[in-house]
Parts: sequence; structure tokens; C-alpha cells
Amino acid sequence: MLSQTSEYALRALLFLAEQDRKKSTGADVIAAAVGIPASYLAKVLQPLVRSGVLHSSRGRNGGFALAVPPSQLMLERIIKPFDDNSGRRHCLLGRPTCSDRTACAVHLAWKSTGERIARFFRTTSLAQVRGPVGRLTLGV
Amino acid sequence: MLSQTSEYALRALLFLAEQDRKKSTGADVIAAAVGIPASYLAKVLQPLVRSGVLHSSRGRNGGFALAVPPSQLMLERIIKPFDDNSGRRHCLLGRPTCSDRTACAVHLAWKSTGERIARFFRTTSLAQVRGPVGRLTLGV
DNA sequence: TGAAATTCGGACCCACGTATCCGATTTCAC
DNA sequence: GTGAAATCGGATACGTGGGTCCGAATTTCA
Repeated sequence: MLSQTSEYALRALLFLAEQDRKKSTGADVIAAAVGIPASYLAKVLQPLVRSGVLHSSRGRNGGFALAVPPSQLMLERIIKPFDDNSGRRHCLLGRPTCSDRTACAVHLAWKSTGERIARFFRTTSLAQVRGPVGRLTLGV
Repeated sequence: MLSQTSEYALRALLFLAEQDRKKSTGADVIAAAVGIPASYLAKVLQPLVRSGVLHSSRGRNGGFALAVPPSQLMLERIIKPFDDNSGRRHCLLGRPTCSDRTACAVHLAWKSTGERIARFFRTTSLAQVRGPVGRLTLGV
């Protein structure tokens, strides 16, 4: 459903949403907490810094922090740099252009389900996502 | 959403559903019709022969044909040999086990959407999928 | 001012899905 | 029967995402 990299990004930000936004959290701390190879995490978070979702600070006590309140941060914005097949997810047959006018064979049947998926990522915020589980149950 | 291979399988079977089920259609004919590399198509359809969805005949005038009426052939059965992450699609964070009892962080928020996707593939038949478009508009 | 901590960015490696090719095997037509 | 046509099945190449590593740049603390 999501690429491995998007999954990592989502898990990392879920963790960051629980931390104090004033302080930045080191990459190794995040990696250990959510079960991501530490050497890979920097590569994952970097695009999110560029897109303005995260704020990163260098030097001692540096690290990453959310640049946006979790209640205003939609999931779509988190996964966009990685799964930017957002245009591809809407057509089951993977056609670049597939609309009501230029429909593929399965367009009509798939339409409502595809729209529902898109709506989920577009309208669900990081803050809404935290389930009733007390302690976050992330991957593994 | 679907792997490339699943996509190919779906397109090929959509084409076969339009053909006479009594006759078998050559792999090269199918490949040309739906825009799949001919040399790859055999490898794609082979697992579906083994799983009983297709019937293949060798020799002159051989080829592939549906072994199941399109109205009874659910999409899930077509993509299962390729995307058997059916167990992975239900959990956004990719946890192998993720149920109401052992929920991941996003379980509650994702649940209804994930179930809807699963239901689509489980209950939609090949026959239902053909849209109002007269001539099948497949890939490309 | 220097040393330590930390991100940044690129070079590199690996696995797997995708794709190609070719010989072996089977079947039909004559 | 014999030969042509076709699938089958495995060996092999390719490309991209996933993952590691290391040096450069930057900031803080002593």
C-alpha cells in the first residue's frame, strides 16, 4: 500500500508528534524508537525538511522536530515526496491519464474506492491518527 | 496500488473475457492487444494456470483461455499470486499482525478504508469490471 | 579557540521486481 | 510418422528502491 520509505517517514513523524516540539530529537533516538535503520533515517527525513514539514538543526543537541502542528499536518504531505504516484494510485491499471472522460476499463468500478483512499490521505492529520492505544504501537 | 505484474495480469484477463472462451488465444495476440512485452506475458500468466484461473493448451492453435466464467472470477483471485501482500495491505504501517486487539498506531483511523479496499477485490468480478466504454480501453 | 556532536550530501552496494532469451516439450496438420 | 507451431520453464540480464558508509559542513559546549 505504502512504499517502505513512506512507512518509515510516517512512523518517524508519529514518534516526533509525541515529543516536545521545542526540542529537536536526534536521528539515532528516532531510529531506535521506531525500528528504522539509523543510517537510513537521515535519507528519509531529508526530503521532509526540504518540503517544510520538518525543521532540522545541526551541531550538539541538534536533531529533527516537526515544523507544523500535528493537527495541521495531513498524511498526504508526509508521503508525497516518496510515493508521488498520487496520480497513479487513482487508476487501477496505472494509466497516467484516467478520468471520467478518458476512462480505463475498470474506472467506473474502482472510482469510489480510489477516491476514498485519496480522501483519507488528504484529510487525515497526524494528530487524528493516534489510536486509542496508550503507548504508540509502531512497526514490528 | 497494484504491482506492474498484477496490472498486466488484470489487463490480459480483461481481454480474454471478451474472447470466445471455447477457443484459446495465443500469448502474442494477447500481448499485442493489451500492450505487454510478449516475452514477459508467459511468465505472468503461468501462475494463473497453476492456480486454476486459466486453461492453457500447447501446440498449434494453442494459447490461453479463462477456466472460470468472468462473472465468478473475483479480482482477488487474479492478483493473489503476485501481490500476496493481501495480509500487508490491511495495515498502513506494514505490520504482519495488526488487528483490533493488537492495533498499530494508525489502525483505527485506517480501518474502514482498508476494509473497503479488501472488499473491492474480494467481491468484484471480472464481469462487473467492464465499464460503459464500448471498446475496452486498456493500458497506455 | 578547539573539540565534540550532529546533520548533510553524495558515492556506493545489494536485493528484488521486471524483462529477455533460448532450449525442451507438447500438440496439431498433413 | 514427421515437421511446424506453440507453450513451458529455467537461466540470465537490467533498473530501481532500499540500505550502508563516509567525508564535509555546521553548530554547541568546555
